[in-house]
Amino acid sequence: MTVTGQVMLRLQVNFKSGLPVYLQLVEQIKAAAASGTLQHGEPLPSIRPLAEELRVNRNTIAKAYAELESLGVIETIPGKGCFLKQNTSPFRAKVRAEMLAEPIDALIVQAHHLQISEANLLRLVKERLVEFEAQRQKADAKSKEKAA
Amino acid sequence: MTVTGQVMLRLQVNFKSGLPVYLQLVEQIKAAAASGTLQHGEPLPSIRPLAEELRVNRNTIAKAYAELESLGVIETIPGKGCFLKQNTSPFRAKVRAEMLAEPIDALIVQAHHLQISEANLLRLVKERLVEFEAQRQKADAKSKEKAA
DNA sequence: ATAACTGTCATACTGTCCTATGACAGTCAC
DNA sequence: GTGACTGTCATAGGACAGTATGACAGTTAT
Repeated sequence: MTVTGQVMLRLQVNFKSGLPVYLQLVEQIKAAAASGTLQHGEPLPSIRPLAEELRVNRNTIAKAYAELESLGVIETIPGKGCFLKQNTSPFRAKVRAEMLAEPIDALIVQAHHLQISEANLLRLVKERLVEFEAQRQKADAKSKEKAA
Repeated sequence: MTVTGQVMLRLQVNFKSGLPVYLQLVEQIKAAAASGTLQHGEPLPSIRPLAEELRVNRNTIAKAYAELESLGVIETIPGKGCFLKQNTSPFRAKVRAEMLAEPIDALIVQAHHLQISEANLLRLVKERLVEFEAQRQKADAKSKEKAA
């Protein structure tokens, strides 16, 4: 049984990608949280076994978890483990919206250079949104089934 | 007269930001191209004067321009200068759309962690799109006026 | 209390990224 | 051809990011 087996979490690292391993893990776990694959309160794989399974140093995992904690995504209790936090942002609604302006602009610029029209960009965003929604539905069903 | 004065291009670097200077310039020039502030065929500021104005090394500018050339955004003719290229992507439409999937997903994940609803995310994207469109209109008007 | 588990921290090594310097090569006006 | 401009390349130094090792501290079951 893999250490990631208990939760429907599939973590993998790509050493050839320029992106640092610990950031790859941060991205994957943030995505899992957003898609409902990881539900709040659920424990993350513990550092040492996960490090062994991924063939990575323990501190690389620790760094990923530390980063996630500073982002407010997980909560770590020394001696017990790391757990997914309830998703809450400490900022006011307006500030949160402003924080998205930069990444949105970056996306628009990239779409322009790929010659994707504005209409098509919007369509693609909508497509990905329904995809995420579907994943969340599936994940919620799974977690209910487990609770029963 | 500043070297960036001929075109309506305002370049600036922030040394405190973690982002390397040359990448800041890449981003700004890509954005200028996308918003029409820089029109295809227009020359970019030449390396040495721009370096002096921004108080950075010549090679930092050169690196930014080299990066832009490898991205296909500009064309550089040794001895003459660097010019904004016609915006064309070498890929087929389907591939180009697929290239946007990753950044779109990243945006959706970030929106989730900022507790921005899907509807609000879409609204924000639309808002930024009309903003870009307005800038392009303004830039086109300016370039027509100059041609006359 | 012991053992086996959890995460944490200080430290050091290593490679790479960023920037800077100086010499070089093409273009153009005179 | 000379001089002033364009971009290019090789090289080197300094800083930092990424990773690795080992010792440490809290939690839990036996």
